[in-house]
Amino acid sequence: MSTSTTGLRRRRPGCRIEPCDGRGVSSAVFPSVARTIVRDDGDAYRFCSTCAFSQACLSEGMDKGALRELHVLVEHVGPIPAGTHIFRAGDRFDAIAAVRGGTVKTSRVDREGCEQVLGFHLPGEIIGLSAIDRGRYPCNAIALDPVQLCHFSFPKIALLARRMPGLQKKLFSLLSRDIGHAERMAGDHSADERIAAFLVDLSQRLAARGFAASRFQLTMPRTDIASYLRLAPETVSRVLRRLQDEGRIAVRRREVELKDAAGLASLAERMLGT
Amino acid sequence: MSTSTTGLRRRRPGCRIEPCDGRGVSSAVFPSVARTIVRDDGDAYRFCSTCAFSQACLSEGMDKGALRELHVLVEHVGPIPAGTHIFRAGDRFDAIAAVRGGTVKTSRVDREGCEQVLGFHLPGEIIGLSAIDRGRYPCNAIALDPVQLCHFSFPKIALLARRMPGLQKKLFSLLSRDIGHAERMAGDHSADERIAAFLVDLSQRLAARGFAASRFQLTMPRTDIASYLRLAPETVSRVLRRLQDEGRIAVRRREVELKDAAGLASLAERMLGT
DNA sequence: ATGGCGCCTTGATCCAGGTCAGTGCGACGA
DNA sequence: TCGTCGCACTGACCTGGATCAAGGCGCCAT
Repeated sequence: MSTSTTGLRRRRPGCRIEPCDGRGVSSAVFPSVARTIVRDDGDAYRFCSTCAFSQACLSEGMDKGALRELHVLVEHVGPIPAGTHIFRAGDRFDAIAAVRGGTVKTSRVDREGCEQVLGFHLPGEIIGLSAIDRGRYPCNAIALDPVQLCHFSFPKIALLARRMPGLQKKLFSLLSRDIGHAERMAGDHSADERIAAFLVDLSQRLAARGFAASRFQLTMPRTDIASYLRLAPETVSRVLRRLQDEGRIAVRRREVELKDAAGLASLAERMLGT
Repeated sequence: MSTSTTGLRRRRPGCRIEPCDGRGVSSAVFPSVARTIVRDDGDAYRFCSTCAFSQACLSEGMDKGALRELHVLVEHVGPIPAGTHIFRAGDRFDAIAAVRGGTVKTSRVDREGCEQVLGFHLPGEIIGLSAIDRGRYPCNAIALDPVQLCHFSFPKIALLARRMPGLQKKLFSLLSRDIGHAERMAGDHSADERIAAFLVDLSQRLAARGFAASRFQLTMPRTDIASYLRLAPETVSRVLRRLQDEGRIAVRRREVELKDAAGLASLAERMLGT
């Protein structure tokens, strides 16, 4: 065939979404695994232990005054109910935010209404950095469960970064890290590699924040995982099933247990790098 | 079937590469279109007109002294022959560089020797930003043709950025922009969309630097384009052929002419965004 | 308890693009 | 002028994962 009208069918028409109606609030808690990921040990006087910025500054031996200044410009927000937009594509960019509790999904919706999930952000991670360039958020950020945030005015934190080398370095690092993440997602990988990498990456990030690494709750529906990994939801189901049949994981609905972390890691290696 | 040994065949085994032998130097010049893209109007006393940094600083009304300081830390390098590694994955990160002339390809090579092209960098564009996070370059940078660079010591430019808000802002922006680029590459797009977007994007970037937008020379082989777009080289050939049959472009070897920029742009729109 | 509603899963089928196998063709050296 | 070498192109065929079409199965409201 190879007619001149080949291809160009809209990709993933199934991922069409309507304007968010705010539903989908989770209330049940799975026995033994908290449904909402919370790491909220900060308050008006102390940083959360996982805060990307406090680490940066403390490790650089910043003086107390500077640290206080950083802390002063933090604005605690939340809890934000599941399904709520934290920001929308096109909104004017004025602040970045650290997730303090819960999970935030960032996504882009193209003209045809097809949603592309860009990332899932756990406690301690930063959202909004990709908006710096254009001065507007290029994507939506949506709470997947009740979310708590620390807002940082970007002009203010950038100004403070001029006096705090550690903070400036941290900002550069965070931005640079996000480039690496997006480049890994852009790689050419099989469904198996993508799913294994997704599970291993989640597990490592949870572990880094002090959560259980081998048994956790997925806070997002299969459709979001599929969109994030550029797969069909059916493929996600099938691969998870196969990984389970192979004894590498146990999945039941949204609960996951990694049973062969080494095997998964070797599957994921091409994608995550060494 | 769906046996447990499904999938996981190495992807794109054809893209296996050997350690670069430095060959492939281009010498012939296509009539009417320069083969090597050069925009080298800077010297020891003036910035190149396309330099990302000089723009940032001038537009912010930086004082002459600060501008001179930035200029002082620039180190002009080159010409670097085609095929030469500018840096290698794993090298210690100490500097970023602005392309002054020629084209630089960045790529990752996985354990199996499969090369993944991450980007092509034209005059005025910056390479090395993704290395900030880990302190080592995560990818290779290779000259596709004779290349001239401006090196900037990263510690020094970061230090200077503390006193030059415009420079700091520019660095944040450049990093943020690269996130956006990588996210677009990671999207789920058809071969047609990818190729159209590649051509349109190249054309726009060339135009932004003062080169002809509708007729230009591809400085990279089809295999590199394919790897960059996550396609097989054969698919690149076929799609280019079809676009030509449809009257949207004219291609002959590495020379390209965009004949229906609007049509291409609409094909590319889902990928490049509005 | 029971019916409805989302999500998830499973099976059957399809197709865009990858893979394989040659065939041009321009550049360069002898 | 001819040979050779590497990239580019083309056709035939294959396959991973998408799509289509039903079911399950929690979870909630009545």
